[in-house]
Amino acid sequence: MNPLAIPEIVIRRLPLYLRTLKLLADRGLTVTSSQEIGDRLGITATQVRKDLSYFGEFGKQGTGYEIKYLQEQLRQILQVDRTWKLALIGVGDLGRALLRFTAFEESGFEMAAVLDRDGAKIGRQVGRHTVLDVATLPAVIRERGIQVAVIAVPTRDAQEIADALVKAGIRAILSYAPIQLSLPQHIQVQQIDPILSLQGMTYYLDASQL
Amino acid sequence: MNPLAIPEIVIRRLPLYLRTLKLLADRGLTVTSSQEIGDRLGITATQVRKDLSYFGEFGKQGTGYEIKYLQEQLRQILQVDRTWKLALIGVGDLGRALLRFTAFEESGFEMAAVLDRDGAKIGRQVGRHTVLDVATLPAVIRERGIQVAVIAVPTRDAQEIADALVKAGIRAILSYAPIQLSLPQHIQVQQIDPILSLQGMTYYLDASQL
DNA sequence: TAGATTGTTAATCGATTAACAATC
DNA sequence: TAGATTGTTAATCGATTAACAATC
Repeated sequence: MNPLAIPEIVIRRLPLYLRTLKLLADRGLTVTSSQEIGDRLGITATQVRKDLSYFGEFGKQGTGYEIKYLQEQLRQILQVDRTWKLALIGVGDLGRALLRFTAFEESGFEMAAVLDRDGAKIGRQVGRHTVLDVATLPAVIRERGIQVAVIAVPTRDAQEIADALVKAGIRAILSYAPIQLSLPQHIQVQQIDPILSLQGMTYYLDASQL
Repeated sequence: MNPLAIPEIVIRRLPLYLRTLKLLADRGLTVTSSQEIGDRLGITATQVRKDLSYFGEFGKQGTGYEIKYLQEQLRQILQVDRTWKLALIGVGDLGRALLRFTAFEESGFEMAAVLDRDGAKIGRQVGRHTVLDVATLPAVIRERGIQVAVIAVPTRDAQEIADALVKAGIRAILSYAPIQLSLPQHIQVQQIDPILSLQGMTYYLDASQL
């Protein structure tokens, strides 16, 4: 099957399956079912099976799925069965918090460069990283083989940094700036904006219960 | 129209419209069109108009939308035309980064309490906040009229904190813990997990270009 | 008036799910 | 064998979009 034919919404659920499988594995389970995965994610068992069926047959009738095997398969599909190198742009509070966030390394995302534009920060040590000058971005990305960038700069600088990243050959950007970045179609962009999340919840809150 | 009948996917787009309108307003524009909004978000103009039509008629034929007016209307619909009080649980690096993140206050989300369970942190001043004991959660939430909680504690404590929040009457939770929280149906939950975002992007990256 | 753009309908498209044969 | 659960088909459901009358 042509991979381009797989709906994006299916791709977005695969990481959720992986996360659920990790939880089950951490609890010592070795086998699970589409029912159990679905229950934990609030979706139907049929949907879990249908999603997986785009990529192959991973289960056994009557038994379910061997957790370790399904994890391996999903990691291969998502291409997270290898290490990806990240560059972090911006070493403010958020940047520092991200540097201490161990989940990146645990999931195969290696922080391979840390950059800032502030002269007072450049050259400083932050954890095991030396802060590099953002002006050297293209060389750093090339020399260190970086594939994914994490933007943690002030909002006003985010678009400029994003443009520079694309120019330097980056094709996937995770941005913490609360603005809509305008970038070429072929660039993968994910934005993390807690305001959007909050605004999506308040709609459903009962104002009378304030 | 029964508000319950409005698709959730529509509700999730309204904050994006608000964010786009803010961008346009910041650039000094006073009027826009469904075309312009859609272009900036990568969706069709028809979808923008259809989404808005669930709630009323906000534009003028031939002219488009008065930006300020549409912002007001969307804020009312999303119930962000008022101030919501947040409690932040967890004052690690991430918590501190969130405390300096001005976008919350700018969008009407007031950080009204900051709590931690670490005795070394309780009583300390962080910015303009005194760190409170998480054991006093129910009283703090009641006394300060807090409606939404932000979880920024270590992963292993997240579920326990979430349970305590629900018990204390919180009905909306924004969690930065990279796990699936298991909570009652009626609780609004949004999770921010950069690993999910990254794993969704690597699928689309061309491995040959590493 | 001519041009532009809205709001809405109906058609289309795509995602979800019910049902079930296959089989462990 | 009986029970459980997969993988898949076809039906259903719901979201998107093309088209266009209305009108500024």
